[in-house]
Amino acid sequence: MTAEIKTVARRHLVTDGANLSLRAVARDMGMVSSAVYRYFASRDELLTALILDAYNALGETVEAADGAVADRGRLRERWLASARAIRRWALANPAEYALLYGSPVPGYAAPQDTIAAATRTAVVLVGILADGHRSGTLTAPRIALSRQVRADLARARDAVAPGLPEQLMLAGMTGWIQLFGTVSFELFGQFNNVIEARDEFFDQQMTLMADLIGLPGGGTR
Amino acid sequence: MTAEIKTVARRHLVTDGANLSLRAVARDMGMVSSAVYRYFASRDELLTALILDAYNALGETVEAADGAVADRGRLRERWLASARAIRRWALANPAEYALLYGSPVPGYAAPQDTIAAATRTAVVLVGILADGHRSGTLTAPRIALSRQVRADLARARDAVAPGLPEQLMLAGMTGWIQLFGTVSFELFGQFNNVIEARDEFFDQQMTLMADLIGLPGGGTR
DNA sequence: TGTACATCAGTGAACGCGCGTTCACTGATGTAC
DNA sequence: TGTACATCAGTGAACGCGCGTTCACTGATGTAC
Repeated sequence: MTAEIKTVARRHLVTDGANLSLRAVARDMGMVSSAVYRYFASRDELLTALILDAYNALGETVEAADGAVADRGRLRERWLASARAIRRWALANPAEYALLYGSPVPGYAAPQDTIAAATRTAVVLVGILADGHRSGTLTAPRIALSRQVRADLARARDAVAPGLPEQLMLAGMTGWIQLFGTVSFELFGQFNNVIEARDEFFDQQMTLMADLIGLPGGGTR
Repeated sequence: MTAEIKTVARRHLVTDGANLSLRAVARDMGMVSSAVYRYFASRDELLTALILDAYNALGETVEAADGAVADRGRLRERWLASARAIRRWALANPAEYALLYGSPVPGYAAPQDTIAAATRTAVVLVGILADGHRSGTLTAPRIALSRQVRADLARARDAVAPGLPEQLMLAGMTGWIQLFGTVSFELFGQFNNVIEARDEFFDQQMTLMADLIGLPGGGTR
């Protein structure tokens, strides 16, 4: 069924990247290539399904990692657990990570459905900040914001965590960028011959961001 | 000659991404596909040449941007000018940027030559920190480092800016990651429907990093 | 000034391959009476 | 219990295309004598 096709396709992503071949997938399943069309209307539709699954798999992973921290007040712990979960997932599924966060696939336009799934991960991270703001343990850092940036942040904020100060939203985005920036650099080879202690380096970066955001619980502060 | 082939190939990168077709390039030049082999031994060699050129073009751009700041003591200005130059180049050459900093090309292994060219950009950034350290205007931030991370940083540092404290090296890498993380997010579509004021947002992020590094000259501090 | 030769950029045909997609079909399975 | 029919997953051939790479070649240009 469609699940098995996707499993095989995922395996092919590893070697072929985004130029995934429908025929190769069919071949691997011992099917004739036209048989795949009973389950997916086109190659693009298969690719979309894979992207959607990947966003959801990552989202679930992060939700689980954050949710596993019993004491919801331990914000820093939650942030670090989420960050580590993202990195772990990315290292375990590099091809799917590249599909989501790497170069855009030439000629492929993501349909609307994928966008909702894409936000799942960010929602978890913002949720941590929102909890901190609500309970008063997290105060917004002093950052001067331009009018336009403030408007962007407010719009993004309203969809996810109404009431959160724009400065916290900005700090959260900074952490979000640093998180995926570090993972992408590691996966896409920018750390080769430079950083060997990658687990420690990642934790180091995330701690620095936790400090910048002001998440309570850091010994360094 | 080979320069014209590369120019046409660069144009093709925009639409085809990394699955650049040698035949298509030849066609566009009004040549027969086999003629290209007089100039490049294989498709991979052409790709390598493009990557090398791109690293060098970016490197030159950044060197020029940093060098254009007459007062070498204005570290923050130099950092921001370099960062903006990188982003401007990336926006002007998105396909080449993706080739350098996006998902690895399936089946392509970068030869040794590209590695040297790749560091050019980082060298400029570290150079700014090194100048600040030498003149005493930049002091290392207080950051606790694990033994392994410190070793990685020391090794990277020794090749570029001997004597620079590991903490400054780390802060520099954090800024480096944030810089490319922000550009990649913008180019790879992660800001779609979220950040509209991209110039301002980028400057905002870079200012935040300049603060984190401790570059003198920030009004916010 | 004129001939003989070497160089070498570019040609054209071919090899062997892979691709996405369409379409009429087979043949097993399940359902209705 | 047995026949008739519908469903539908998967087949196989075909269309028209593109690809990287090899190889013997043409024919213009430049050089040597």
